[in-house]
Amino acid sequence: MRWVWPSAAWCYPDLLSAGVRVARCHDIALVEALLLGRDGRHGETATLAAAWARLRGERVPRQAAAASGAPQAAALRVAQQALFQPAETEWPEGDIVLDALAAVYADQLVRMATGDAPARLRLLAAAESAGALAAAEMSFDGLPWRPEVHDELLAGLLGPRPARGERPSRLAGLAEQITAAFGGRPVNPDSPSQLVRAFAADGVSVSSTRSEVLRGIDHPAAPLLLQYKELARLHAAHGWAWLDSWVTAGRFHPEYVVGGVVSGRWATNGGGALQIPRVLRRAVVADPGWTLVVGDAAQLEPRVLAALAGDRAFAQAAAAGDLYSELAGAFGGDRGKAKVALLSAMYGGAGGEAGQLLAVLRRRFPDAAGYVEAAARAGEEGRVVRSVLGRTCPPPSAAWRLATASATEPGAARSVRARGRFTRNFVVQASAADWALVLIACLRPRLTALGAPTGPSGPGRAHLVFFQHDEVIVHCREELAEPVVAAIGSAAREAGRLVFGSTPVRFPVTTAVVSCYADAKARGGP
DNA sequence: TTCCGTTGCGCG
DNA sequence: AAAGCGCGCAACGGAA
Repeated sequence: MRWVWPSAAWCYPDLLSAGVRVARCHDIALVEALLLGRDGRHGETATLAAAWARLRGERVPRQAAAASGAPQAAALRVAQQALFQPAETEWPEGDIVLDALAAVYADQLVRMATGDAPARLRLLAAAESAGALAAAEMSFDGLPWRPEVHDELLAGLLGPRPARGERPSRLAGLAEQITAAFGGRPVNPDSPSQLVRAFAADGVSVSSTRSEVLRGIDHPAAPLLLQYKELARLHAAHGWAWLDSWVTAGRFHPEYVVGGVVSGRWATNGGGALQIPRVLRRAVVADPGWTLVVGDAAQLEPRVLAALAGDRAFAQAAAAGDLYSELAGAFGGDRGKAKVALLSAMYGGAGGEAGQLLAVLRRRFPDAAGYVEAAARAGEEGRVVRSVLGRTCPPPSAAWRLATASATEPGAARSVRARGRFTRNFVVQASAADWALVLIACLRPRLTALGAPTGPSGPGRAHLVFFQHDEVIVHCREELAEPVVAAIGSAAREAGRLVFGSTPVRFPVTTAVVSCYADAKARGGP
């Protein structure tokens, strides 16, 4: 039993406000996007209205402008309203909407059955739809956020909250010092071009004002600027204005965009939920009597590569605890070298000693190296590649084809290599996103099944409050912490089975039960 | 005035 | 230590 609807992003928030929770759904818009992508038609509108028009050979309604903030076409809004009007009112378009839903749904089932691996694509469609439910629920429930902790952190770093539009005292002081360091010439530290000119006037030539560039130059303004930039960024991106806009009643309510990244990762539409500075994790605190269970998939992408490639030696290493340590033997016992080799293989880097390490990787783990290199070659030749569950990368643009058609075209080789790096990384990143999405889909019903004193959908329930690529946070009553930890582990194992079948590769999730997000184990190995 | 490309940095 | 991939967001500054 599942709901079939035009878009969870549009239909579900109103239901949540009305106290209704949905277990499963089929999200027409998200599945349409997957199917269009599968057929090399990434740019086309994926709404119910567009799919319905295509099905009947009619003109496809224009896509709403992305910048307008409205993610759906107006036609779909009409459809959605009609679908959810109370039954006793007249809804003249209702039959049409239901006809469209039924017809497009049936068509999508047929199209899903026609690919190379229909079962995998159906799994991807189900997981994407479940992700849309989780995203709407997380936006609705919100991430526990203590504004007073946030304010104290800001005040400690920047000085007390300034009047609107004013620089905080710490930034104002640094700006004065920077001006003094340039011999009293006024310079706006927020303006890269002014800074480049100011450095030039002092005989220091800089290519840009990036932090890494500033770290390498000898000028009294450089260390001041490094401090200024770090604090100014915090103030601009996650300062008091952010707090006012995004945190209400002790909850941060971000807007997730499921499938917002070509690789299948989520994006955000506001609030920057996927870019929260680590220092602000101190403000994420469980309610009294509650706790946060923070789960982090350890070394997810190299493990995904091991499972994808079916490289026996590599998969054997990924069956144990620390993947890089297991691989270190092949690199003279140096864990760091193993990590560099893996990251270079997945990202396409070859600078420094990476080239040598890649050669070692190729010799010792030929199937793993061969997998990403085949993906890179496909991209360089203008072909598309797919994730393990069948999410497809976009084809090259017309501009790319033009620029790479002739070897004499300046930059042709550079464009070719860039697309190779993109497709090389896509197969890994997108397959990791597949796994994480299935993890979420498996975890939701497990959390519901844990129940609560007030019932499974009542205020005492364990619920997801955060999802960031390979990391989840569940907010639950303290007594549910252990069952939640077990649920995350069990969901991870099921995700591994569903996505990769029988493989020796394990996908361990490290969990931390904490009252404050900042106290969860720092990501990244030793 | 608004719009848009660039720069720079936060996260994975 | 940095690098290779994927993003969102804010500020700047020139164009329209």
